[in-house]
Amino acid sequence: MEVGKERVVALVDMDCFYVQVEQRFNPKLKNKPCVVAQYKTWKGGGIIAVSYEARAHGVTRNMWANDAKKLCPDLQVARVRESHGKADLTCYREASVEVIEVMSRFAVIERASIDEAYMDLTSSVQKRVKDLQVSQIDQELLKNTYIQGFPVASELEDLPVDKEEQRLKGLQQWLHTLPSCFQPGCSGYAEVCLAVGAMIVEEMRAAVEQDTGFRCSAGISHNKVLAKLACGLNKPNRQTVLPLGSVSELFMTLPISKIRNLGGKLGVSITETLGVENIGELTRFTRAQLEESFGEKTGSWLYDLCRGIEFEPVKPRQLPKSIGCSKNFQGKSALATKTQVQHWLQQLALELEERLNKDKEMNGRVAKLLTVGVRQPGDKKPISFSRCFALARYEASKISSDSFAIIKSLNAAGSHQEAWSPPLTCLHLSASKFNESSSGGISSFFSSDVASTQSCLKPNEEAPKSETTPKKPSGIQALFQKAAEKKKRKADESLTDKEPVALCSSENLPEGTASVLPRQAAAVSSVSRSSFFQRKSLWKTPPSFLLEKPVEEPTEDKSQAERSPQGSSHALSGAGEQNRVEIHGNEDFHTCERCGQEVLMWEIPEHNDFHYALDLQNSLSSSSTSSSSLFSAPVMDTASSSREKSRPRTQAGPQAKRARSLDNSITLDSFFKKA
DNA sequence: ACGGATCTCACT
DNA sequence: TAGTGAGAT
Repeated sequence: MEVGKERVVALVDMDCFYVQVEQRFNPKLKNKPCVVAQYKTWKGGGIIAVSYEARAHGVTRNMWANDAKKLCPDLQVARVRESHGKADLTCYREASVEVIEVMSRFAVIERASIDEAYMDLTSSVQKRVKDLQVSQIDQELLKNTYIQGFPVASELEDLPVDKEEQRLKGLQQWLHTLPSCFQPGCSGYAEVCLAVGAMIVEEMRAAVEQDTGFRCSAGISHNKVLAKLACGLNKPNRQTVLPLGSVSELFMTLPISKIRNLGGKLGVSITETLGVENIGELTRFTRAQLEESFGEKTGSWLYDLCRGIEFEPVKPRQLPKSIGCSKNFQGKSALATKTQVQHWLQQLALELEERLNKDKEMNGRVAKLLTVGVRQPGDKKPISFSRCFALARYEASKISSDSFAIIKSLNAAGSHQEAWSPPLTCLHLSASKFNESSSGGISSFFSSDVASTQSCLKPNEEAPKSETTPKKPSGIQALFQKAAEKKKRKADESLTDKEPVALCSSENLPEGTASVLPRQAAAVSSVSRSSFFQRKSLWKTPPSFLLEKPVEEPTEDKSQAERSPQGSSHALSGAGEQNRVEIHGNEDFHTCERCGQEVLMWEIPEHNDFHYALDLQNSLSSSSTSSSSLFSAPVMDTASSSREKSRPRTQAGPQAKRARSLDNSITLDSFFKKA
């Protein structure tokens, strides 16, 4: 079996997403040169998204709206909403959720950013290929699909000038190269899989547009890097298949910086160190040479990558792992008094509180850590200083006062002065380290009466097999909201916590203070646990992928399969079917095609219910680590055991870690009262 | 005085 | 761990 062709991976990227959101909101903006800008007073505001019509005039991101107007006098400028005195991206996040919900009907997805998602289509494709006729791979089902590298240049005939004509010719040419029998392992099987993957993506993109009104582009290939690259080749509103066979020609002239993760310093250093410009030129070097220059992991990653091979798994995760907000204060507006600092911390905290509460309702989780960052003038880095503390409650005034306490020591003016110096040019608050919460989200969804209304739950309804996307009854929305409202009412019982728990060591605290008390965070979470168990009765099988285990194959040789720049895992990972390795030596397990987890046979129905509910509620995964999981059923064990194999296990379990860190905590409260 | 506001992940 | 740095959008 050829290497590097085991998976079918797609990347879907919304076209100028913020612009589309504004255009849907205000249809007069459709089909016009249009940008989204934030703020207005300084040069008309900074542009953060540009429609394709505007791009034709040379308008780009990071341009001032006033400057863009000079290039394109007809330019329509939509403004980012402002609340709490800062840009508020809420509506784009919400639109993103809509999109992700639709995409999740087709595959397990990894949210890569607000407007991008990866998906591993391997198992869906294999299933479809099983009883597939040649005739079922039809150009009519690939109407928006380009095949990179096709049509092949010919001396005899001229290429069509019309782009669509050329696309079609390339597609036809490629389809003719496909074999007529689809046996795994047969020559051309990998390409058949790509074709079927592209068909699925066509359907998915059509569904996204139908259900949300948003258009997107996509790349379909065998790994994330190639899928991402392919996606950019025919934008907007089109998709591109990148077969491995087309890689060498493409890479021959592709600048290194075009590859994901090589757009920065590493890319430059490759060019400088090896004197190469294009990614394909790296094939001239041995693995050992590359490892010598860039380290074992990165070197090895590059060696494979320049041949079109890469193994980073698509991680089943729809939710952000952190929720944060920040604001810059440039130049004269830099914060130079204590009052100003407190005021803006409060504004940021207010936004954060709102977003965290919403997150708790929707996703049934609570953040446990709050990080505060600041920047001072002259600093190159965007955040010149950051400290964190335990987040016990979602309460803006407390978040802001704790935040103030923890950055107080940066004020050279001293704590008695009203002045703050050096002034702050940026404030940043970010919440992370999520745990499942006992109320809200999934659990209360299921404890509510609507949940047991089985009539509208069709657990076994799978991703649409073909043609039109099955429109869910609109009642689902209502169902959703009803559940959400219930949650709201219940919400408060969850976090009745007590003291704040600082996670920083005492020397990090401002002006020698603070008593060190071991805190009850552990107790808090165990409370949540038991109450959760009391109400959650519907499932025996826990949603294992709440644990965020990457879809990885428990390979033998995992030790050398490590990581390289930006989380590119070199693990020989397979998705879907390849996960079906017997790691329990027990035939009672089945691999769920939605989440890749091992599920006990007799618990499959519940597991499917679970997926259905998750899709409904868009609360797929929570970012909690396995340590904090509420669940302890077999699937859970499977998850952790297979993960164990993929990592050199050394330290004590995360459980122990967390406990330890919380033990060393301090209360900011006591400190604050004095100060 | 402007690439703003958010993200994720690796390293130590 | 917590904190920093890099990379991306």
